[in-house]
Amino acid sequence: MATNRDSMKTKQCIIVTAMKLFARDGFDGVSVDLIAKKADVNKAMIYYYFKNKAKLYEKVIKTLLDNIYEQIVLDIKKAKKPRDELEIFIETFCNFAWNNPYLSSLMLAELGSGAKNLPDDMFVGLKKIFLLLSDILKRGEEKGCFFDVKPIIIHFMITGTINLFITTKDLRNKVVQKFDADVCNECDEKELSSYIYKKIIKMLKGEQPC
Amino acid sequence: MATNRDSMKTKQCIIVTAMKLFARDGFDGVSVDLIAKKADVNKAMIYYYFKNKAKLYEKVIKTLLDNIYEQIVLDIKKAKKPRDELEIFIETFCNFAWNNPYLSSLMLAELGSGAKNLPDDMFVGLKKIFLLLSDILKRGEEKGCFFDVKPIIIHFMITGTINLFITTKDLRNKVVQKFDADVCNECDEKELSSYIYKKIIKMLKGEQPC
DNA sequence: ATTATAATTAACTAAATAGTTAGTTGGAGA
DNA sequence: TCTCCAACTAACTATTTAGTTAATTATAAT
Repeated sequence: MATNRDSMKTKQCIIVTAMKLFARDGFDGVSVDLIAKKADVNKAMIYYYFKNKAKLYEKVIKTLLDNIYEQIVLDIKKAKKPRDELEIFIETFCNFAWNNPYLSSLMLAELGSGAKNLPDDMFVGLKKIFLLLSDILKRGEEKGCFFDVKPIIIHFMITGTINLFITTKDLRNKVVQKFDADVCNECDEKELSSYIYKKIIKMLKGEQPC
Repeated sequence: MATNRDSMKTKQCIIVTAMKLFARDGFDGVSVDLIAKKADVNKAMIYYYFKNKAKLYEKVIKTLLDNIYEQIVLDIKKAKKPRDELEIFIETFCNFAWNNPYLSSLMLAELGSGAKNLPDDMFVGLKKIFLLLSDILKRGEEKGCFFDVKPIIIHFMITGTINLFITTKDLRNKVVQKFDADVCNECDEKELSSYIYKKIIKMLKGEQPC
């Protein structure tokens, strides 16, 4: 029941509001006062539920990473061959990031700063997603259907490209208005993911099909 | 002559110090007091030379982007075919970013936040670098040696991957220590750029050689 | 109805912040 | 040697910041 005293609701509201603001302005660019104001919550509640600003930030990142990880794991079960797993990895990552654009900003901010805001044991979320892809690639290479794989570079090629494409939406609009460069402005998430998949497959093509 | 009163030296020192700090902690993560302290300069000098913090930040970004742009333009003259131009673009970008790691952090921070810290006419630097690559790709496609090119996506694949690889150096070290995942930890900039070049060429391969 | 406690609030602190100002200094040219 | 101005300084202001505290309210169980 949703009375005006609903701890789950309050907590969730803080997380969602903080996610939005952290994504837009970064950890240091947002004040706890602003988060409280936008979430329509007393500032002390943030300290009551999350202890401090850094812990709230961690919770925000962890929530996003856990969600996308679980979604990928769920979807990937449908696949049989490494090639299909790769397709689903790209599709699901792209789809999730497209519909949760805060993820891309936050991932780029974290990776760009060397994840210095994250405590030692928190990069587990990032690592788990990487290991998922790494495993697909490794099995594909063993089967001979992927060739000359450097997993971390392929990982950055896929996720970095998607993240950058999503975060630069407004920027690319500005470019296309002032100059008529082709910055793929009308591309939707389907087009983005299928293009990346097609290109990565071509790039990794080994001697065996799969 | 370098007396203790050398405006050029003071100015340059502020820029270099600010570059380092902004790259590490972002625009909002660094105080003007700290920049002044680390540069061993009176805080008022920063306002004297750069008017305010935002203008100093702009100057830092502009300096880096101008430098890398000029370096690429210079190196690319050696090339005759689009294929060689692409190789040099990747090599020079990678080499510059490797030796000026502040660039990667700052580029990711700016792109990740949609360049909101940059004034309207300042993303010209980013755009110029993109148009350089875009032009190479377009000419290659016209000649039939590149196939099915979406320039902005290829641009993010190349520069995004390089930037992420560079900024995650410490992070990848941490991963490799705790798990024995292959995160290309011993790779140097030559290996990185040649791998990316090789893969991008394979990915774009058209019917004609060039 | 009473109690216990989880949820909530307003008002506070101490430190840090961006930016200012009024005055000082060193040195190049007259 | 004097003058002038760019280069520099110390001390300041007003605001914002993360985080605290002590008191208050709603509600579920006894």
